[in-house]
Amino acid sequence: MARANDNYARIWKVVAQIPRGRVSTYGRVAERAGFPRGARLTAQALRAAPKKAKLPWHRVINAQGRIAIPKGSRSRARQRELLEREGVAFVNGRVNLERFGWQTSLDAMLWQPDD
DNA sequence: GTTGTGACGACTT
DNA sequence: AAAGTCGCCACAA
Repeated sequence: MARANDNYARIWKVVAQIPRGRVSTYGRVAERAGFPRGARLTAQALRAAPKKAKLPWHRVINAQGRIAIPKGSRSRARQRELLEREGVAFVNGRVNLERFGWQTSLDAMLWQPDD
C-alpha cells in the first residue's frame, strides 16, 4: 500500500517539472501525478512540502487562474511576486491560463518566449 | 472509527 | 454570476 508520503512525492515530482514563466493548476498537477480527481491532494502536498525540496510551488494556482492561498496570508503576496517576476501577468487578480498554462504537449509546439 | 476541514474542481441549480 | 452538492485525499481532534 502506498503511504501518504509516497503520494506527496508523486505530486512534488510533477510540480518540479513546471517550467519557469508557466503555471499549472491543482487539478492538472494531480491528474499528471496519477490522481484524476485529486486537486486537494496537490494542495496538501504543497503545504507539506519541505523547503529543502526547492519546488516551484508558486507555479500552481487554481483552475480559475487565481491564487488559492487565503487572503491576508504572507505567502499569498509572495506567490504573486514570484510569478510576476517570471513574467506571468495578472489581470484583475487572474492569470490567463490560455497563455500561461503549462500544456505539456502544446508547450513544445507553440510556446514562444515572446508572445 | 467518525467528523470536520481545506492552497480544489466539475456539475447542477 | 452565484451558491450548492459531491467526489477526492490527508490530517487533526
